[in-house]
Amino acid sequence: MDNIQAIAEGDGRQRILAAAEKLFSDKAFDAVSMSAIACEAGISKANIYHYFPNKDTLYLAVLRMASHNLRAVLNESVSAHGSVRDVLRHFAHNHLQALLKRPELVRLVWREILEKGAPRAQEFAEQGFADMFSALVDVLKLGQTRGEFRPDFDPALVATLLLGANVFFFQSRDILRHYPPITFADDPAGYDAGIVEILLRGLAPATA
Amino acid sequence: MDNIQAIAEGDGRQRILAAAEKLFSDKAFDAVSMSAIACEAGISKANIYHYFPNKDTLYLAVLRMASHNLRAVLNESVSAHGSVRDVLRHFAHNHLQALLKRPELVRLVWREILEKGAPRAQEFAEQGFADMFSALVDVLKLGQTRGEFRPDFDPALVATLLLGANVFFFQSRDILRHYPPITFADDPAGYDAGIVEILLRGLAPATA
DNA sequence: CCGGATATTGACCGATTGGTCAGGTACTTA
DNA sequence: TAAGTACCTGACCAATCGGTCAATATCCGG
Repeated sequence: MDNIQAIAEGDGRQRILAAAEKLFSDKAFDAVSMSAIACEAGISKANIYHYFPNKDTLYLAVLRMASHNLRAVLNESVSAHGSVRDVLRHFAHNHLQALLKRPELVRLVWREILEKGAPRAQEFAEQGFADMFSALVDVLKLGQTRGEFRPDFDPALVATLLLGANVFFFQSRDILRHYPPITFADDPAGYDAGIVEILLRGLAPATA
Repeated sequence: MDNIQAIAEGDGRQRILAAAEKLFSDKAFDAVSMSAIACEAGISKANIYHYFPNKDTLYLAVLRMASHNLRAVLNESVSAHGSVRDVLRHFAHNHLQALLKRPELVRLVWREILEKGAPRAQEFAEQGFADMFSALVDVLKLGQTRGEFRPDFDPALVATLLLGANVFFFQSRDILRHYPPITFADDPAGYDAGIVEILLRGLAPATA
C-alpha cells in the first residue's frame, strides 16, 4: 500500500467500485490485481472480500454500474424538438459529446463487447445499445413518414452508420491526430457536424 | 500439456507465433500465459525462451506479424479501375470483406489500439491506418477534381466515416444480430452497398 | 563415428496471484 | 457498561505467473 490514494469520498463499497472502475477502464481484467484495487481505494485487500465474494463479482458489479451510468448519459442525447433534421444534428452532437465526457465508461463497456474469449457479461454491455439504437431508428422513420427523408433506405442501416462514425471517432482519436490531412481530431463538434451534413444530403428526397 | 494441439506445420518459431497469435487474439496480454502458448503450440514452455527472450518480445513479434499481414490484406482493397464512384463502391466492399476474412488479426491489432494503460506497440498497430487512409483520401480528392463529387467537403472526414462504418460493423456484428429491426447483420455486402449508396448521394454535386 | 551446434526438456526459482482466516477496531443498541 | 455487529486488517495459503538452468535429445558436417 505505497500509494497515497486520492479517492476519499463515500463508504467502503463505493470507494472500491470507483477504484475498480478506474483501473478496469485502463487495463484488462487479468491485468488488474485485487491488491492494486485495494491500494487505489486506500483499503486493505482483505476488506474488498467483505463487500464482494470474489474478483468476478466485483468486475461484474463495476460493469453493471458503468453500463447503467453510460446508458443514462447516452440517453440524454435524444432530444425531440425542432425538425427531424435538427433532431438528428443534435443527436449526433450530444452522442459524441457523451462518449467523450465519460471515456472510462465507454472503454470499459466496449472492451467487454470486444472480448471473445471469456464473455463475462455482454448482456450488460449490450443494454446501452438497444434503447438508443431504437430511439435513433424511430427518429429516422419519423423523418421518412414526414417526407423529410427518402423512404427507400433502411433506418437501422443509417443508425448503424451514424453510431459507428461517432464510436470510431472516439476510438481512433489518438491515431487520427497523427495524420496531417486530418484537422478535426481535436474538433469533435466540427466532425459530427460534417458527418451529419453529408448524411442529411444522402437521405434527402430526390426533390431537395 | 493436456491439450493435443492441432498446429503441426512449420518449424518451432512459427508454431509458437501461430499459437500465440491465436491466443492473443482471443484474450488480453495478461490473460494469456506462456504455459498456455506452449501447450497450444505443442511444445514445452522453456522451449519458447529458446526463440524469444521474454513474453513482451513474443507479443511484439506476434503483433508485428499480424500488423503486417493485416496491412497486406487491407491494401488489396484499393483497386483503381472504373469511375471514382465505382472505385469507392469496390473499396468499401473489399475492405469489409478483408476485415471479416481475418477477424483474429483485426481483433489483435484493434485491442492494442484501444489499450490505454500499457501502450506496448501502437506504432505497429497504427501502420495499417496510414497508407489505407491516405489511399482513400486520394480517391476522394480525385473524385472532387474530376467533378464527380462536390468540392466542399473534407475528404479525410469522409474517409473516417467510411472506415468507421466498416470497423463498427465488424466490431458490433454479434450485437447487431440480436436486434430485430436489423436485417443486414449477416449480409455485409448488403450493408456496405447501402452505406456507400447513401454516401455517394451525400457527396454528389448539387446538379446530380 | 565423432563433435559441435541447435533444439528441447523437466525441474526449479522468486514473485505475485486470488482468496482465507483469526482477530482487532469502532460504532450501535440495550 | 456490556454485548452485538458491521467494518477492517496483517498474516497466511495454495496455485500460478514469467523466467532460469543444467541436462539431454537431435541433427549435421567431417
